[in-house]
Amino acid sequence: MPEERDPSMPDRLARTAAEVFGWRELRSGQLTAMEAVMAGRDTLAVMPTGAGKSAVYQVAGLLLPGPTVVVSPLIALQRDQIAGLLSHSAPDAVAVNSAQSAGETEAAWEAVRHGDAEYLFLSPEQLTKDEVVERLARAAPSLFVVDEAQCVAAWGHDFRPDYLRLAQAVQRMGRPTVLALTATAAPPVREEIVQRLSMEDPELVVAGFDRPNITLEVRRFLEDADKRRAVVERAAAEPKPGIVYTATRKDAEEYAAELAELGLSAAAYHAGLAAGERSRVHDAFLSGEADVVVATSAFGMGIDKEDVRFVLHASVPGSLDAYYQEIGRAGRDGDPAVAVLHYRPEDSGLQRLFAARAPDEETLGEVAEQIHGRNGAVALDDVSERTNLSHRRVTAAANLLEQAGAVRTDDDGEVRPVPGVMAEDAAERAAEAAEARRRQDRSRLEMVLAYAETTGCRRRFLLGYFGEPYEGPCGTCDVCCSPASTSADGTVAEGVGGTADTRPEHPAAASYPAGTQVRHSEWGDGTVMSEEGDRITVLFESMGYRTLSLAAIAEKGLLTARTESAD
DNA sequence: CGAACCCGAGCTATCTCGGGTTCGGTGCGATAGT
Repeated sequence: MPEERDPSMPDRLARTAAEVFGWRELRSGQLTAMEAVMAGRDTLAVMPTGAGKSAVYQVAGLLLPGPTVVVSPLIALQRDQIAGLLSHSAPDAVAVNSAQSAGETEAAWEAVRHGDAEYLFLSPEQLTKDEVVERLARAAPSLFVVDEAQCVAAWGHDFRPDYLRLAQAVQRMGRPTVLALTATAAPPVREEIVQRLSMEDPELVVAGFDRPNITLEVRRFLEDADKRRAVVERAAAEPKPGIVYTATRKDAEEYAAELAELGLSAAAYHAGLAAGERSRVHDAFLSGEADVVVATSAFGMGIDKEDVRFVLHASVPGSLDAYYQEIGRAGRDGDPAVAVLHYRPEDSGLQRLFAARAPDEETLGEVAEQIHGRNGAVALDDVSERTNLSHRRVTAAANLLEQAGAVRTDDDGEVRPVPGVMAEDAAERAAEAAEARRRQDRSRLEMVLAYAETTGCRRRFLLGYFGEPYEGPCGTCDVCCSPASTSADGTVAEGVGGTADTRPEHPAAASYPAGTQVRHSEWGDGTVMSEEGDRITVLFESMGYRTLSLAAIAEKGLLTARTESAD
């Protein structure tokens, strides 16, 4: 339903921001998102950390009538947010999670019920409990916020499948306005967030992605030993503080030990450490006591530190989404910082393995049988009990079955078979959906390798991946700065200069600028993400990212341009 | 997918190689035992 925008709204928002939170100015992205939310419009805001994403729901939530529900992935993050709110004269903020006592939780619900608490923080897992959803429905929230919304796409499929069931919970609590917030999301991730949260005609607010003060560099290695030495030397040489990301816990420990041996204040961080040790390292990094933290992907969310001078990757990450998120922790103060990816093709094997994780057909079959073998609806926890499969595996399987159109969730949160679909067909279709997901994950990994091997400006490549056209050269990546790209001495083996100078004439190239909607004879519809030399990279809806040679396209007539449909 | 580890074979080993096996990342919440 179309809504009228209140012309006095910007003033009201600005006044509240100033009076309650002490913010003298709102940025345009913040204001746009707030206004949309105030007008009852679902909103996806993609804004870099530090741009004040939280302010969007803090201010708007205050002016809207009911309480504001915030889904946050980490209990530690919930605590940080609550502490931040308490430091202002804003109304109370409370949390519901497993880390607090039953008494505290009960007090939190009471505060919500009496209107004493404006903000309620919880994890997506909480929303699988009927009691929680029912209490929320009674509280009639006006705004449902998904913070760190990239988790929906990154974690929802296997690791934390309850992230894919938020839409049902929203529906059951009376369908408040949905606001999704993230710092990093490429166009397909945005699309998935919107779809998975069942956001209706969402307002999309995207702030600029470029972080020009971060120098981009990739170093390529054949031997593992050479790569390890380079990582250690670099971490030792760069100004501190910094973060080194590794692919495994063992590597994190080993690198940290090596750096400590060199006399640096270095510590390892990963999910295998005791909670006390984790928070000790976390605090030491924030306080400046630790120079270098060597970590797995566990380290990052909630690290609010301005002066990080380098982020090194000792191995390739699984996607550029993850990579940009991780290097984005450098240089938030605007001063120069570096991001160096240490790349060895073999290292991608581990990420390829992670990308293959999905419920197997046996699990899918078992869960499908349980759901389809019942006349009515069944709760997922019952399925879990009957099959002896974990909550997580059952939920992941149910999500795939639902995605395949074989199962649906009804108003009380239970799942039931879609009439006319046999259990066997359901499992098969779900397995196909899982396979499509696998292809997509692998294609995302391919994009990381393409970034590592690009002969063009790295910033242009990265920003292109996030749907932001950038002409370049940036002058602050290793490609733009390498001697080969600036001096034509004739000895360039594979440099940019060579590619640019000898690029054959491809009249077709002009017809595929980034953003062009195309159709492939075999792979269906897609969007051109970037063009580089004699190749273009296309994001296909069914296949993920694919790089095509312009020569082959022209020769075989593989692609046709299509005009974007009405919506 | 690739690295690390174990184990047995091998012109007898305090060594070397190949084959087989195992392991690898993110957090919530509930539970068992103090």
